[in-house]
Amino acid sequence: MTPLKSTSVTIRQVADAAGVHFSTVSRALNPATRRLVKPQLAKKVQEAAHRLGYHANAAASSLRTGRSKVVGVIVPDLGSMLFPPILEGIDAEFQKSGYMTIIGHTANDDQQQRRILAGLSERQVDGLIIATATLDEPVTGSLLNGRVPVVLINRTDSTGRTPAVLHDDLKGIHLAFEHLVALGHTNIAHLAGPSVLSTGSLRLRGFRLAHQEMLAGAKLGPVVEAKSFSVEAGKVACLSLLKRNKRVTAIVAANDLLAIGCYEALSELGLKCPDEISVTGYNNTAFSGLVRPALTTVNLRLRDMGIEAARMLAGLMSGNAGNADVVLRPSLVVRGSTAPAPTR
Amino acid sequence: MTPLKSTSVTIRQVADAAGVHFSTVSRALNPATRRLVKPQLAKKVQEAAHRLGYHANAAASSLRTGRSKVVGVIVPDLGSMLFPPILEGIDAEFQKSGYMTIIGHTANDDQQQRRILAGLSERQVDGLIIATATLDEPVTGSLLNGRVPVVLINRTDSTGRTPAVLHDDLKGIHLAFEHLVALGHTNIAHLAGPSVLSTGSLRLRGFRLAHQEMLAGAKLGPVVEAKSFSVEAGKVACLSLLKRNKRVTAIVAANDLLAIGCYEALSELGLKCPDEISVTGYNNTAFSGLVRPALTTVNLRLRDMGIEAARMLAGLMSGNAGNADVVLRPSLVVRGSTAPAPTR
DNA sequence: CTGTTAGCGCTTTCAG
DNA sequence: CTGAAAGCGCTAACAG
Repeated sequence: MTPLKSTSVTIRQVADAAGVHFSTVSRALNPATRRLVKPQLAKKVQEAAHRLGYHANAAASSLRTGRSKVVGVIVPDLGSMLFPPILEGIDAEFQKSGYMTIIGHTANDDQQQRRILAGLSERQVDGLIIATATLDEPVTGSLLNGRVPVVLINRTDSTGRTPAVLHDDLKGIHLAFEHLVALGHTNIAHLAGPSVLSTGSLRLRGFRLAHQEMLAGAKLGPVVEAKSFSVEAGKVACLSLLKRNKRVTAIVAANDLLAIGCYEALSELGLKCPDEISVTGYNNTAFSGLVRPALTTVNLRLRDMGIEAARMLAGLMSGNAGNADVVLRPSLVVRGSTAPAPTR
Repeated sequence: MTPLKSTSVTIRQVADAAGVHFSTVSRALNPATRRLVKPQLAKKVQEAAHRLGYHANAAASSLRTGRSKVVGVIVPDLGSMLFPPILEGIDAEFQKSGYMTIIGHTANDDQQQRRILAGLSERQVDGLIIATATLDEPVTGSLLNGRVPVVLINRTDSTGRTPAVLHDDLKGIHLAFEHLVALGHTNIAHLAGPSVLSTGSLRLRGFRLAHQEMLAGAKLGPVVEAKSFSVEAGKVACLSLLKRNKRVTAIVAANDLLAIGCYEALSELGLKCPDEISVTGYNNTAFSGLVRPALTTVNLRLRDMGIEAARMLAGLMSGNAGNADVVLRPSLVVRGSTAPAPTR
């Protein structure tokens, strides 16, 4: 009773053009059912479809099948330069299976995250990749009533119940620490990330373990926790760290932005990096080779993380169990921000 | 005949729970039609909906209304740090009207772009924001048969027929040039971007105009075109530029990545920036304050560009004409990469 | 103001 | 192998 848009060509028009019933067209056009139709006819239908410029109406097929061929991706923000490579990986992988992604930015705002989830839920996303997990709030439960498979990426929550694609943060910090120890540092501090994030908390643990293992005699180096993973918070934390710990010769920062914050703090205090104090970052984000001194940092396989998450989600969506995480191996990129410990 | 997912609650169940007809539920739940229903009943319906955890099935309503509440955004890549703020702006603005965005990365690949357009088209996007326009290939024509409104962002094509949100590139280059002239430079070169992009081509034109206007006596400074907007291409182009033009004391680069390429070239040639050669960038991307020397660059209102594009598209989707572009005003951010011309 | 009804375009069972 | 028919959940005439 309400013809809104007769603008686009439908399956029926293709059927007419090809002289077959429209359900034959449906079968011929869907790769999964094509084998049910005589090859000859199938070809004719495809030609007609092409000629008329037909392309499927996803809304209709979603409604019918209950699957949208869209997945949601939730990130805390895009500006940190951590997510672009991840998103490219996700997209690249999903393209193979015809999925597209809707990206939601939460800006670390819970309210916002709820709105985004609601929007994704209405749009019947077939799956969800979430990069905003926190330790204090388990992610699974409420989420879309468990209707939709979820994979966590980069961070995990405290339950560990939701399958995740992560890096081995203990290992990553170990690499950085080891590098500093090899350079002769014995007074190494940690500029930690927020402890409510698994990344922040694990890297701190990694620091403790590494210290214990490699600097067994010495007492644990000083640790200060930044309020957030940002340059500004890193600067503030680093200043307070150095004010109270004059003998520190190296700082292991929990991420690149915090490391840049260290640069700013050092320059404000008139300390030279790396001559007086070495700094390591984490993530190897795009700018880390461009800053001066170029940042020695832990490299993460960000794009691969996206690819793995997409694969894992694809698995879940097709019924896999999802009781294994993927843990990628980080590596160390040595650049100019680390140098031998100054002899005093 | 095929009950696939009775998992989610529908309008009918809400109707039963509230003791009304399902079409009343539809009206009560849709803000646009809510005024058609007695407030009391509307409330009851909303409560029932909430209680049952109802939320709309977008596929069904898309199918019915012909509108998906999804827009597509096409970007050349995410890694350049230019697009994250733009995307955030777009999302922030669209959130107000309940739209979500599907982002497609083309990686500057035409084939890929076509695939993305097809995917977006199937998904019945209500509009399109395109950041991949080139001068040599008009964007409008073929695009989704003109079924869907399009706005261009950051770059435009040669026809100028599609409404666009841009910055005044002539003005931006003028600012940079003016700054250099004020510092006493008279031998200013331009490291141009690809001439097939409107940004590359307009900034070159801006350079010529500024030169003509401010350095009327002197002959036009040397110009070299980089193969792409990338650090590597910038380095290559800058090396060739300086090899042939020993007297250059300042370089206006067409974007920040090219400027970083200049840094690398200069350091390879043993030239000091800014003491011997000043460099200006363009875009004020996130890293430009972090590199050393910190980059003097032209600041673009990237987030605002996203917001404006979203507004413009919203206008087009609701039937506006769209015969005006939005042109934002750039500004100059002076940092450490520019200094007075060396006296010889 | 509310109920009735038709149908958006597609997939999939069921018959032939 | 192909045609017929039903219906996914919703909106929007239309009739009361």
